[in-house]
Amino acid sequence: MCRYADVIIDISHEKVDRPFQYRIPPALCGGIRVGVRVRVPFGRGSALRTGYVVELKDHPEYDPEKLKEIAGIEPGSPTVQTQLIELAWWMKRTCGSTMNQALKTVLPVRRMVKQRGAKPLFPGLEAAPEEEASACVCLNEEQRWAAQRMIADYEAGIRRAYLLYGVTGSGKTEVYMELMDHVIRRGRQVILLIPEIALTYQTVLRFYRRFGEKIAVMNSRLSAGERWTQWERAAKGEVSIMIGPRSALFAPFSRLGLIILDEEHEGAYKSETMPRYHARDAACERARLAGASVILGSATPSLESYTRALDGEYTLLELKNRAVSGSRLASVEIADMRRELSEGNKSMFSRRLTELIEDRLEKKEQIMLFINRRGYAGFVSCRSCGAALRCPHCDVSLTLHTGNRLICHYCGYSVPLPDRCPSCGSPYIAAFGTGTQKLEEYTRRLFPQAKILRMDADTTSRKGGHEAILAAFCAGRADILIGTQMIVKGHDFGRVTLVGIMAADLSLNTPDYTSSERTFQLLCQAAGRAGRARRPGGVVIQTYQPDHYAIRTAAGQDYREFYRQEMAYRRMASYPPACRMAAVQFSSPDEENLSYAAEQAFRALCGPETAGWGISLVGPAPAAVYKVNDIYRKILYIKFQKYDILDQIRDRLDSLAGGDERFRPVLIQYDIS
DNA sequence: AGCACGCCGACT
DNA sequence: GTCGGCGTGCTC
Repeated sequence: MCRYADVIIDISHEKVDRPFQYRIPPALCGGIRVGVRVRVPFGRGSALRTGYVVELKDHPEYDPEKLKEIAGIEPGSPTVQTQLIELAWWMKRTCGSTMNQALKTVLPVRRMVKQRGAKPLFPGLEAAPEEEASACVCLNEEQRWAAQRMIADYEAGIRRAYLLYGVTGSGKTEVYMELMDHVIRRGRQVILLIPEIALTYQTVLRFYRRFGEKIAVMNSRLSAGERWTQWERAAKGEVSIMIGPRSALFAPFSRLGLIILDEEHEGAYKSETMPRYHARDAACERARLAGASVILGSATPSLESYTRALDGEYTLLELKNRAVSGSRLASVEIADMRRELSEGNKSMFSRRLTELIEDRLEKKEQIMLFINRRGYAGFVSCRSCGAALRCPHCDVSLTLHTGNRLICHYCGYSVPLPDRCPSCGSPYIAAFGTGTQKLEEYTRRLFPQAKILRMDADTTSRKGGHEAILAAFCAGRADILIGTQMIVKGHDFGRVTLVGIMAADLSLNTPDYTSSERTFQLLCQAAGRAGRARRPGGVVIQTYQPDHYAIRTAAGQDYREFYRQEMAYRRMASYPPACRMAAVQFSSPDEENLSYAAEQAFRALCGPETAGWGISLVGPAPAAVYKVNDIYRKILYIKFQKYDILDQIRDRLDSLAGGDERFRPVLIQYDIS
C-alpha cells in the first residue's frame, strides 16, 4: 500500500530542511517504517546520503517522473528512533523550529568517538549497593499514599501526568524511588530529569545506592565518548534508569514506563536554543508516545503546572508534612531596608541580620549570604518607599538605558529618568546595583574574625571550582559562604543555621512577568537551606518592598496564597498561564531592514483579516540585549488564547517574508510560553 | 551542505 | 583555443 516515503536528508542546512519524497522499491517494502534510517540518492549527482523516513504516503505528492528510489536501509537502524522522530515533529510543530534542529536535539550527535571499557560510576563503591538495595525503605503514611495512588493507576493501565506538590523536606525523593522501583519490576524503564545545577555526586549516589548498576547518568561534563557509552548502554537495554538534565529525556529506551521531572519549576528545563522546548511539555509528549506516566515534583510548583493540576490536566498529589519528625521549618524574618535607611543605617546589612551573624559566629555555626545578581537588569527603585519604576502598560519593571532613559522591554514604552519617585515624591531614587565581590569586601570589613568563601561565576569558572568551594564549606573550613543562585539550589549543609538574603528586590524587579514567581521560588528554596538538621534555622530577607506578596507569602511558606495573588496579576495583565504568549524574535545585522520587518509583521497581524483570531500584540521592542555579535534583535509579543492560532500566525509571517526582498536578511524565530 | 552548471582570465 | 576560478542555484 504505502509506496512512497517522505525523507529528511541528513544535511543541516535550512535550504534542505524539508521532506523529500522517494519511491519505495518492492524489495524494501517490509523494512521501511517511520524513523528508519535509509540511504537515498540525492542532488545532481545522485550521491548516496543518509536520511530519516518521517512519513509514509500512498500517493505521490511530487512529479512521479522525477521521484528517485530509496537505495537501501541503513544497517542497524534502531526503532526507538521512530518515537524520537515523532517527538521531533512535535517540537517542530509546537516550538516553531526547523525539522533538522529538532532532529539534532532528539537524536545523539552522530559520528561520536567510541570509547572502550566504561568507567564505573563510583569507583570503589561497586560492592556496596547490592546489600543496601534490598534494605527496607520505609515511607511514611503520606508518602505511601501518594505512591500508591500512582501505582494503582499504573496497574490499571492508566498513564497520565501527576503533579507531586510536596513541601520542602517532605521526602519527594523517596516517593520517586518507590515508583521507579515499581515500574522497573514491571520490566519498564525510567527517565529521571534533574536540573543540571542539582545534579551532584550526592544526588546520584542516593539513587546508585538503591538501584546500583541499573542507572546511567548523563551530564554536560561527560566527554562525547562517555555520552556515547551511556547512550549505547540505554539502547542495548543494559540500564533501566537514565538520570540527567533536559537532554536525558531523549534516552533511547524502547520500554519506557515513567518520566520524573524533579524541581519541575526550574527555569533550566526551558531550552535556551532552538528548538526552545520546555522539558515538562516534551516529557508529557514523549510519555504519550511511549505509553508512560509522568511525575512532576516541586515544593513550589510553576504557575503553569499548578493551573493545569487545578484544571485536571495533571493529577495533584500532595505531601503536606516534613518527613523527618521533629525538624522544623526555619523561622523567617523580613528586614525592612527602607526603615533601616530612615533610621540612619546605610550599610548593606540590616541591624537584625548583623546581630544574628554575630550570634552564629560566636556559636561556631555556619552562615550563607545570598545575593541574586544573575538576571540583574538595571531597574530603578525608590529607597524611601521601595517602589520600582514600572511600565504603565505592561506592569513590569522598566530598565535603565544609556542617556538616562527608562525602557519597557515588552512594549518599547520609554520615558526619561525622573528626578523624584512618582509614587512618594522622594528624591532618593537610584539604579540598584550590588555584586558578590562588593558584598564580600563589606562582609570582611564588618566581621574581620570570620572566614569567608565566595562562590559565583568568577570563582567557579575553573573546572571543579564549584565542588572545591562547596566541599571546603561543608568541611567547615569557612564560617560564611557568599554566593549567587547556585548556593541555594540542592545543596544540603547540616551546619548552616542562618541564611541572609541580601536584596530580594533584585529578582523581584527583573523586567519580565515571572519576576514575582521566581522570587517566591528562590526565597522558599533559600529558607529550606537553613536548619535542615535538628538545629533550628533562621532566615532574614532584606528588602525595600517588605509588603510585596511574593515576599510575605514566601516568609510564611504559603504557596496557595502566593498562587492566588500571582494568578490574579497574570489574569489582570494577560500573561501566561492566563493566556498564551509567543515571542517572535526578528534578528538581522541590518538595523533598517530589522525595523522594517518587525513593523511590517506588526501591521500584518493587526489588520482586519486577523480580527477574529483573538490575538493582541505587544511591541515590537528591542530585545533585552539589543545587539549581540553585531546582530540586532527586536521582539514582538503575541498574546492569544487558542493554540491553533499559532500556525496561522506563522503562515502569515512566512508568506509576508517570502514575498519581500527586505525580509531576506532578517531571521524570524519563535519562543512560545 | 555538496555538487553541477556557468561565464570570465592566464596557460600548453 | 581550453583549463579552471568560485558565484549561483537546485536537490524528491
